[in-house]
Amino acid sequence: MPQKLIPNHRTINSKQLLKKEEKNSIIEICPVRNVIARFGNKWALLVVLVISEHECVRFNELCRLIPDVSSRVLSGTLKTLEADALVARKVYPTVPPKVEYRLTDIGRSLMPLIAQLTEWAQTNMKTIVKHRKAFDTKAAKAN
Amino acid sequence: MPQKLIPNHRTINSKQLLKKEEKNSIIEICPVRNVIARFGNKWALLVVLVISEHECVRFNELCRLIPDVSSRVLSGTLKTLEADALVARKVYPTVPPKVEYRLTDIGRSLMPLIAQLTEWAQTNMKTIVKHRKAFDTKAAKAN
DNA sequence: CTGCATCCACATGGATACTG
DNA sequence: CAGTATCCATGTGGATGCAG
Repeated sequence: MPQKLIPNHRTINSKQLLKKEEKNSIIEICPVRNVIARFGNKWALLVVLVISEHECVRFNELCRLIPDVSSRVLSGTLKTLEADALVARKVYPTVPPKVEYRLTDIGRSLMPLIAQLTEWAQTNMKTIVKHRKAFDTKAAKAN
Repeated sequence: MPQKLIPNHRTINSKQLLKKEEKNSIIEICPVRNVIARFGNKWALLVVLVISEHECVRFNELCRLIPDVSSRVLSGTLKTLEADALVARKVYPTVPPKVEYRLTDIGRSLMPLIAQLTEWAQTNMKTIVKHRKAFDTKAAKAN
């Protein structure tokens, strides 16, 4: 059971106790949210997966492998991934420059979890989408 | 191995082939991204977890249990969660109104995955945060 | 080739006030 | 009690152009 997701929110009884500066303190400390937030961004998960399939990828390869990402965003995604030690960046000081990205150990350790999420998503996706559609039309009718 | 994350991007060679209307088509189809995107939002995961701990929660309870979420955002989060069939909403037509939220089966089936993510996050968080800090200061020095 | 700078559009979240 | 309405601040992502 995940007890530490909200490390100490149980000890706080009322939001009145929270001062402005303390806002977000609870959620910022939470490790899981912190990690999940990384994959909430549009491309991070996809980038990790694509890299994992190639063992070692160059920047432009990623650009091509992920059709509709701009280089600016891809660059940013890679930087946060690198900052988080999930991918390693290796620069060859040649002309023209060559940069390789590969997963770190910690990045690779994430793969089984992604695989499970994938599996869960695939088995439940149809139900979810169907339900979502029904829900939307019902809401539209109510309006 | 998660093969379906990018269902058919391998069959597309160049982004030049993509017309405007086809943009995002690849990623929208992707079930995992679709699911993960739900937890990318700031509160969804937390809400699911809190509900899972209580078997049945009322709106204002959630407001109190999650200290710094506004009712507007909480309401929206619950609505998408309900649309996705992850939580069920039960209204008692009393005065004043009473509404209960609980996890659906499909919502509960997600819990083990969240638990694993939690575990992974907790074991790797320290490393990640440390690396992130080092990375940031190094970047700051370069500037 | 790799990526940053700039500018812009839009979605998300937050604060406050109000209703059935 | 359980939300909705309104307005606003911010951040994230996209397009384009340029630089080392």
